[in-house]
Amino acid sequence: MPDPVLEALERFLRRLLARSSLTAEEQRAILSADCVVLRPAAHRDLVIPGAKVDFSLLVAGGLAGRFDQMADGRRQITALHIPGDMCDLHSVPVPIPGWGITALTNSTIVKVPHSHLRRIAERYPAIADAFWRDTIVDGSVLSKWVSNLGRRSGEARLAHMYCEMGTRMELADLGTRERFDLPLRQAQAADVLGLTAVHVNRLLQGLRRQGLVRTDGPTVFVDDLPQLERIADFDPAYLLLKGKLAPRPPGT
Amino acid sequence: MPDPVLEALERFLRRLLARSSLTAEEQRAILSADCVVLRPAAHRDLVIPGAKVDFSLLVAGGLAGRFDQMADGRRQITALHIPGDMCDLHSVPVPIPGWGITALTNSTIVKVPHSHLRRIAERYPAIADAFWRDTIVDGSVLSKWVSNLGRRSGEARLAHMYCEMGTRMELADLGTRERFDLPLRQAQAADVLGLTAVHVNRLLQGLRRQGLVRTDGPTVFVDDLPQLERIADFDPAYLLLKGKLAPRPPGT
DNA sequence: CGTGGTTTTGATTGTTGTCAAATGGAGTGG
DNA sequence: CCACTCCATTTGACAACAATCAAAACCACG
Repeated sequence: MPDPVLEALERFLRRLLARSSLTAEEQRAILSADCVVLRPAAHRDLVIPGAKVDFSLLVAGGLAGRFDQMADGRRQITALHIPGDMCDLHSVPVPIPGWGITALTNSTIVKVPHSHLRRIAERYPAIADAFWRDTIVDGSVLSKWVSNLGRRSGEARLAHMYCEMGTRMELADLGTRERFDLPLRQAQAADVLGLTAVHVNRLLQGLRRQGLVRTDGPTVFVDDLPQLERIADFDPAYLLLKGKLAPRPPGT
Repeated sequence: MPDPVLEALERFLRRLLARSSLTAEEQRAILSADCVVLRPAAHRDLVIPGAKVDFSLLVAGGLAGRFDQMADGRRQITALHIPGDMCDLHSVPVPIPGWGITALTNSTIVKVPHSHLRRIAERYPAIADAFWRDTIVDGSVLSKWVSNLGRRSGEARLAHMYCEMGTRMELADLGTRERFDLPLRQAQAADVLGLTAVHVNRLLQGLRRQGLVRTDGPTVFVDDLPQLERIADFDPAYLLLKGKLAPRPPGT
């Protein structure tokens, strides 16, 4: 049985290498972290907004979300994190995040101590640079989410979420853009999209009726990716992939 | 007549120092940039989405905005930049931004070469760290904008924008939370808030009728800050100020 | 065969968008 | 000093999108 910590760190490293170059020594430094494994159930909050933290959370399995909570308790999810994503790299230099992290489904999460991340970032400038770059990717995605929420219809937002998550899954070797697991409840999708669960349900039925998307439990099948990307107005440039993605969907 | 470049760099340095510590030598390094000054008129786009850049834009006067453009031409502004803000620090490690930068009003903008920023970030790890931190502040604001757009009413969003900009202006010594200049057209505010100009107009009339806000040209007067913050559900923690802000509004 | 969570449906309300036109103010040239 | 123009703000009528409330259907699980 493989070590979940090492596997997760390897995924994280692969994510960094998609956008930065690191020597063998630097790579070893990243993999040498001494971590604790959590197995939170769905809906368990892992970081409370405003609470000081001394670790970052690395997703090893399942799905995690960053969220902001309104005074009346309603939530907005501001980022989705799939295996290999470090949720909270931000908290390394700024240890009091303004947001929370929650497990959206039963997950495996690795706690990586800040002390380790800070040490290797100081020792290896290339690692600090890779962390900075990763933060920028996060910001770029956030910026796209702002424009989605501000300027796109519910249908386009839902389609865009499927396009983005499919692309990220494919990039992380967790599926393809046309078939991937996204274990999100409709109420959680609503918290991502700034809608209500009821409306998400109706929009999803619309996409199904148009033959664009099917779902089977957590699995999403995209049957007409070009059309889905069209109604989503999706352009993956904001994921900063440097051509790491095949231009056309595989298959026909 | 003071040098606008030096003044802008000093403002930028002060912004960094609000969240990071830098030695005298590191501070001198930041101020020693060799820059070009632009004086764009309102509505002039300074960076086109997707175009490679080899400089970052530092606002010296006026107001700049980061934007994303939809296929049909509609825009969403994803960040507002006041004097002292470096719009595009992200582009130092990732020189092809997925977004554009536009002058929202007649502005003074300083072009800072990437070569300089990269050189000082490599030479002084504390500067790289300060840049990373600044990127994190940007991401934190973006994250808050996501939750505003996703989960707050138009009125709350408008109120929140005034709270945020007032706080940032006060922090940058450009005014107070109760009186500051925000030379935004209503149509531009709509692009910030994910609304239409007509609706922004109606919401603004609502805030005025409640005696919360007055405007006089570019100048915003907040007459009832506590109430404005209440309806905005505003908590400045996400600006990562470390108590740099007086807890109560000045005055009565 | 219940049970609890999730999805789906229906009816209705409310916020925000759309379209079109009127008003207002600043600058320009006659 | 007065049209005139341009742009921004304001108003009005109406349509569309999404929220709300309530209940039914579905489904996995014990």
